[in-house]
This record gives sequence, structure tokens and C-alpha cells, in this order.
Amino acid sequence: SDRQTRSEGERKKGVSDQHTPEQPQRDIGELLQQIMVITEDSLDEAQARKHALNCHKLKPALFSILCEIKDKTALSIRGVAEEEPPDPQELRLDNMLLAEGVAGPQKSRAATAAALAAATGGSSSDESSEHADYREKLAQIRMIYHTELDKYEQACNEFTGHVMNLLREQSRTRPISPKEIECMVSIIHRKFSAIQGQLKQSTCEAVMILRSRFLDARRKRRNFSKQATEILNEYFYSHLANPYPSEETKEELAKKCSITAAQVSNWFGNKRIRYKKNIAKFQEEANMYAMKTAMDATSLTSQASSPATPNSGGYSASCYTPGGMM
DNA sequence: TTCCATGATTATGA
DNA sequence: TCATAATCATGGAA
Repeated sequence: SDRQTRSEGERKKGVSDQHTPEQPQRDIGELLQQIMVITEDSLDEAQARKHALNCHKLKPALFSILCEIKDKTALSIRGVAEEEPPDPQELRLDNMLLAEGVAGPQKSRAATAAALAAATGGSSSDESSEHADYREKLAQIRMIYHTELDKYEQACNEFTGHVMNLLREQSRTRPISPKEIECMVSIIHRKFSAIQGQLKQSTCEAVMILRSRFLDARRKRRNFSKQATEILNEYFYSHLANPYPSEETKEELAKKCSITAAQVSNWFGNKRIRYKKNIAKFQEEANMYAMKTAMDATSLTSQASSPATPNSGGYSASCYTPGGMM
């Protein structure tokens, strides 16, 4: 009611002083002053004042002036909604988050384990506990990522809503086209997606750190079983002339030893170089396996008069003379 | 704790 | 791409 009387008074004053040349300027000044202090008012007061402003007789004039100013200063939309091509860096982050199972649908335990096994080349049996640890940490990262993402999304929607309301409201007192509102919305979305980009970046970093820690853990060496070493040594010393098992043989040996083919390759690589470096040291071992294989062969021939295994090309420890070491 | 054995990784070359 | 050589890092016996 106070405001009503005030605005009525103002109206009366405006009518009575209509002929004074300075009056319109003073009125506009007051009007602007009122706009400036609007934020200091309570919501109700602001609503009432807004109403008063909307009903003010000078409002249409002010509106057209603002339109004119806008036209003259060419404050129209600059570069609106020019669809930027997707940032390759962001695409990479997205792909990585998807591959790691952080973004997108939740990966099953088996899928995560399989992905890890593929990455490490290790068997899954004795690493299941480490996998569980990895999965747990990954799930934590996933949870934080989604919580933060939701938070940003919500904040973005809220903020966009506020701005749209504000602009719609303001469009009654100053010229704002719907396109401009749209433009503002897209600016806000861009800003928020930049923040989300940072979130993706830091999530990727967290995953990389987790992964590298896990991969480091695989350096925790476990000696092969005695039986496995025996099988590998048997093959090595019975093929000293050419201790290079084919891929097929590696697979076969890997199966027998319950290790991977890559581990078989490692083993043979290490064995060849170490044997070559110090043949004398391995002589005893070589003799032992030669004897063992010979005994196996004789027992086989006496049993079924069949030759040795297809793989055994005869054991001649003296035949392997790599690099002219002997 | 030290030292050697051993599985894994990396750099290099053919 | 594979083999070699050097090296790393850990296991385990002494």
C-alpha cells in the first residue's frame, strides 16, 4: 500500500510537472535508481516494485529507447549457437572413461577382470584378490564421478532456469529476443560442460594412477611351481640344439605349467641368455635333465617300442653353441 | 641383512 | 616382430 501511494504520488507528480523540460530526465533518473536498488528489497517488495515499473507510464518510452540504443550499438547476438566440433581431447577422455567402465553402463565383475587379465597378461586364478581391490577402487572412482556429474548437471539446470526466468522477466522492461535467451543458455551450458571436462580429466588421471599402481603390483614376482620349472627345463635341455619353441609348443607348455604363453617366452628368453652366459654353471643341471629324458625314453621304448615325444629332437647339450660362446 | 635366483621389463638390433 | 642383453625388483635361503 505504501508503494501504491508512492507510485500514485509519482504519477500525480509526473502529470502535474509534465511541462517542465528537466522533468522527464529526472523521472528516468529516478526510474533507474529504483532499478538499481531493486536487489536490496525483499521478494514481495521487489514484486510490487516490478509491477509498479511495468505499469509506469514511461515504461513504453524507456523500452523503445532501449530498443533504439540496442539497434544503434548493434548489441545483437554475436556468434550464437555456432556448433563447435567435438573436442578430440574430450572425445579421448570419453572413450577412456567408457573403456574403463567409469562412464556408461556398469561393467560386470567378469568383464573388469577379463580386461585386467588382458592388460596384464596374467592368469586370473591367483590375482582375483588384487582384481577385487582394483574393482573396488574403480567403483569408488565411478561413484564419485557420477555424483559429481549429477551435481554439475543439477546445478547447470538450476542456473539455466534462473537465468531464463530472469531474462524473461527482464524482457518486459528491456528488449531481449528469445534467440538471445537461447544464446545465453548455450553459453551457460558450454561453461558447465567445460567444468565437466575438468571432472573427466581428473577422473581419467585417477584411473591411470590406479591402473599404474595395479600394473606395478604385477611385478610382485611369484616363482613358478617346481613342476612347471621341471617341465620347462626338460624341454629346454632336450632341445638345446634349438631351444626356440614354436608358438604352438609355447601354448602347450603354458597349459602344462598353468602359466601364460608370454611367461613361457620370458622363461625361455631368460634361460637361453643365462645358460649361454654360464654354461659351466648349468652343466650339472643339463646332465641331470639329459639323464632324466633318456630314462623316460628308454622306459617308453621298452614299453611300446615307440620313439620319444615328437618335440624331443634328441638332447645334445653340446649342440647349443650360441654366438660362438663355446 | 645380504646375496643369489628368477620372473618381468625395456632398449636395441636384425 | 622376435631374440638378445641389460636391468629391475622380488623371493627366499643362509
